[in-house]
Amino acid sequence: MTDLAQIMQQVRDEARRRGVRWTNQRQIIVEIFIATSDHMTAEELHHRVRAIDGSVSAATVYRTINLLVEIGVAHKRHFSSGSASFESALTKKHHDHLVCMSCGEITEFVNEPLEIQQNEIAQEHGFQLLHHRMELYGICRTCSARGASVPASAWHALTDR
Amino acid sequence: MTDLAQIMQQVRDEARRRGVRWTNQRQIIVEIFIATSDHMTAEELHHRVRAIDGSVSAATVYRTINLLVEIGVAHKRHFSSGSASFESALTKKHHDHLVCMSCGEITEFVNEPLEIQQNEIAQEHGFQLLHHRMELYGICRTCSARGASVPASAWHALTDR
DNA sequence: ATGGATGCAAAGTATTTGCAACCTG
DNA sequence: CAGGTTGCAAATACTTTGCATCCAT
Repeated sequence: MTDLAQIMQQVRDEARRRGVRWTNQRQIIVEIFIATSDHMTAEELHHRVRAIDGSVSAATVYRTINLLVEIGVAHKRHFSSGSASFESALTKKHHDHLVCMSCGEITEFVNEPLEIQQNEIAQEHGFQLLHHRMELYGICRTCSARGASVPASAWHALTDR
Repeated sequence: MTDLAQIMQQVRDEARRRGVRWTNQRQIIVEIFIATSDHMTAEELHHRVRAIDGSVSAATVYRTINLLVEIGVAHKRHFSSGSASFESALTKKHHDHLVCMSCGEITEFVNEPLEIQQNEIAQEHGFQLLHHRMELYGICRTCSARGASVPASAWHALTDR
């Protein structure tokens, strides 16, 4: 969990190295994005950015977040909803996700045996593994206790994407 | 790998049980869908259906495929491209995917230790596991041999969704 | 000053939906 | 014949793009 200012510096440097200009909009967008540890959609990010500078357009947020993904600072994911989720790649290390189909909460986890097993599978198939995605869907402890079940609507939404 | 006619019967029965009517369009769509072992997008399915009955609309294909997902006959997935992929849930059993980031080929695999490990992870988190998604991204044997690398464009596309 | 960046609106995708006509049960 | 289903077009949801203007370097 590196210091935020340091990460910002790192991002700016990488951007400059690519001849990408550092605008005010980008400063705000990246700052908010980096500072937020949660997953967030482009629309949510735009919303937060607007609270600081109401003139920033959604297009710029999309362009910037895509830039961040490109330079490896952000990860893009599709969970259940229609829109993509982004999360900082620098402030946290690799992890996978547990998604509660009742309350929608996303829990992160790291499991070494799983990682090892994945490498083995890739090897078996002569595959050079570069990246993976693992998402477990179910009912979290709290919701189970509540006796909650999966909302019919959520089942398809979550089974999908 | 059950007999196709038998599966069709099964689907029709389940549909009838839900008071869903069995139209000509549905017969064609479901038949093609069930008979195809590959992953396919709604658009691809529509295309194949049109070859048999040119009057079937995309809307009907979407409505029908969604119905199939609802009654558990189809699985919906998002790999890399913008559109969702569907595959029959009846003609094949559970498996995960290896996606080649160079040629785009999708290889299916089943790995028991992986399944077991997943259950353990869910248990550790008090999670009632209902479903999961696991996708391994990398370079397949053939592409490796060719000395192929990941097209810059594919990296983001595939890392994403 | 110069070429990348921005905001806006328009264009794109992928998918869903309202509606009148139509067909299944 | 009643109510689910269809095709069509229009509507949505999310994201990207063209363009004139603006601004970081």
